Amino acid sequence: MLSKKTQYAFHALVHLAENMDKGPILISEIAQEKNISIKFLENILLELKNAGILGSKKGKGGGYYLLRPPKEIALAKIIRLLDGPIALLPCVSLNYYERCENCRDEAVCGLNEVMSKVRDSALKILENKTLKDILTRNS
Amino acid sequence: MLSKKTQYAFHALVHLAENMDKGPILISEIAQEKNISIKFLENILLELKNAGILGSKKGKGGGYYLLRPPKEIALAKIIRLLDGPIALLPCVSLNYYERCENCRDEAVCGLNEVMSKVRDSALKILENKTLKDILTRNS
DNA sequence: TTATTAGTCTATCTTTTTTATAGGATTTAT
DNA sequence: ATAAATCCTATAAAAAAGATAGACTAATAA
Repeated sequence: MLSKKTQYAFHALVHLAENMDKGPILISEIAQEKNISIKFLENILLELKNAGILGSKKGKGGGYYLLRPPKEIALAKIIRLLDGPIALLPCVSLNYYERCENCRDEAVCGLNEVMSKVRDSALKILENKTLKDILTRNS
Repeated sequence: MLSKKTQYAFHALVHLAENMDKGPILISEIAQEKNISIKFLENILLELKNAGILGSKKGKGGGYYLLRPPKEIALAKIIRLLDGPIALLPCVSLNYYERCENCRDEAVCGLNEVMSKVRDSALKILENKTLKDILTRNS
């Protein structure tokens, strides 16, 4: 399951996308709108900023905003950033690969094969669906 | 990612499947063979037994054994038993459904829609692939 | 230039989950 | 009887997730 962190990130990004025309949006506004602890959300938005997904402005009139159009922000990117691997096993992760301990030979490991397929089928969706696809109203 | 518990369960089940002809197999044998803490494995095998996947026999000559042929044990069943939901969000889980808190209307929720697709694509594989598919040698 | 506003950064705390261990109870074969 | 094995429950230890705190920096406006 996705962590709260990732779920909150999606909600926040949706709010930012739906209010792109209004300039920088306050953390506090998003927190209130989406029922998220403001301090927790602060950390999440910072991470998104440091990853180059959001921009920010300090001081009065400041806040957060999307750096790219929603249709260019793939869901997979957000999940990987905040939750880590999408794959079900470390040995089939593309971005967070780790060797299996209890596995003699990955090339012949049946689990490895099946889980690679699961990963691919998930990525096919998550790499192609974007923020735009999860908005309620169109923008 | 799948928990160690589930990963160990797969390894143990594979060992049991590959040694079906040898009668009940000792926990200690599996633990040694697969490098799993024996006490931890004990709990896992017990859960598998209580779920009707394994049978057991106590006392001398005892141990664990599969109750059904490997091809009848779907990977999804093992994952759900030991790890819980396969879905990425509670609101799209078939077996562990929970309503989203921060969600106004599931029917129009874009995330819900995408994550349902991810779930379906994963289940299509995990419900159909079985223990037989992850064995190294044929049996 | 000062006060205010709002994000930045890092540390810490709390809670939950995961992983692992302990040890007595029970069953079975010999 | 006794030895061998699983059964069962409790608990401990470690890691991860979730949440909070507070001092710091930058931007704006008066």
